[in-house]
Amino acid sequence: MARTNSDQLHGTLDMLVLKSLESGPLHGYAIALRLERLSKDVLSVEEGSLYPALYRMEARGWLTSEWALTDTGRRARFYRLTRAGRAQLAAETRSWTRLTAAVQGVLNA
Amino acid sequence: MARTNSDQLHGTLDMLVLKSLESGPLHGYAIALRLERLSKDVLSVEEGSLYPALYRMEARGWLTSEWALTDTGRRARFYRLTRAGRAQLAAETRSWTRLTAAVQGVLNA
DNA sequence: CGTGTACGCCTAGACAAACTAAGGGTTAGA
DNA sequence: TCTAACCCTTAGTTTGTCTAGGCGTACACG
Repeated sequence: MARTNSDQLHGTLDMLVLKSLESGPLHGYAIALRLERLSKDVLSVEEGSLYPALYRMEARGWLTSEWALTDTGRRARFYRLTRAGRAQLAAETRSWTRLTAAVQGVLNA
Repeated sequence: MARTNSDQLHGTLDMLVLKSLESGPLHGYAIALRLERLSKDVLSVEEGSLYPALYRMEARGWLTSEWALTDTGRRARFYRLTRAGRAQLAAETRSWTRLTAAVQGVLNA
C-alpha cells in the first residue's frame, strides 16, 4: 500500500548487479551485501528485486549461473558475467553517465 | 510494443519539472522545450509522460495551475510551484544527489 | 485561399521494473 | 533447543513512463 522505498533503484539495478560481478562470480546474497557495503548503506537491495533481476539478466544472456558451495560450506547459485553482459555493463554505464550529466545540467541551471 | 526509450526519466521527471518551474510559471509545452534545451537534447520529455506528471503533482499539492495567454497569444495552462512543491524539489534533489553519489561509488570500485 | 507546420493539450492502454510480503531450507552458535 | 544469519523463490501489487493516437488554434507561405 504505502511506498516507503520508492523505486530508488529504478533503471540502475541491472547496471549495479553487472558491475558487482565484474571482478568474478558471486551469489545473490553476496551481491546484495556487496552493493550495500560499497554504497555505505545508501542502497538497499531488496531480495524481491534482486532475484527477479538476476533471472531476467540470465534469460537475456548477460549472465550464466550454477550451484556451488560458498566458502562457509553452503549451497548457493553463483552468477557469472558473459561477454554480452560485459558489453551491456559498458553500454549502461555510458548511458547512465550521459543521463546523470544531463540531469545535473538542468539542476545547475 | 517495442521500447525505444526505456524509461530513461524514471524517477527524475518530477524533480526536473519542479526545477524548471523554480524561476516562474510555465505551461507544459514550454517545460518540455526548456528541459530539452537545458539538457542539450539528451532528455526528451514525452507529452504522454509530462501531462500525467503535472496532474499528479498538482493533485499532491506541489503545483497549482491556471489558464492564461502565452506571449504569442495562445491559451495554455500555466503551472506554478507551491510552497510544498519547493520543499519537494529540495527533498528530491537531496535524494537524487545522494543516490547518484552512491551509484558512482559503486561504479568506481 | 488553402494548407502545412508549429504550438498547445488530453487520454487510454500497454508494459517493465521494483516492491511488499510471504514461504522454505540450511548452518552455526548461544 | 532455539535464534540468527545465511540463501533462495515467487505471487501479486504498484507506479511511472511510454506509445499512439486524438483534439483545436494561429500563422506563414504559396
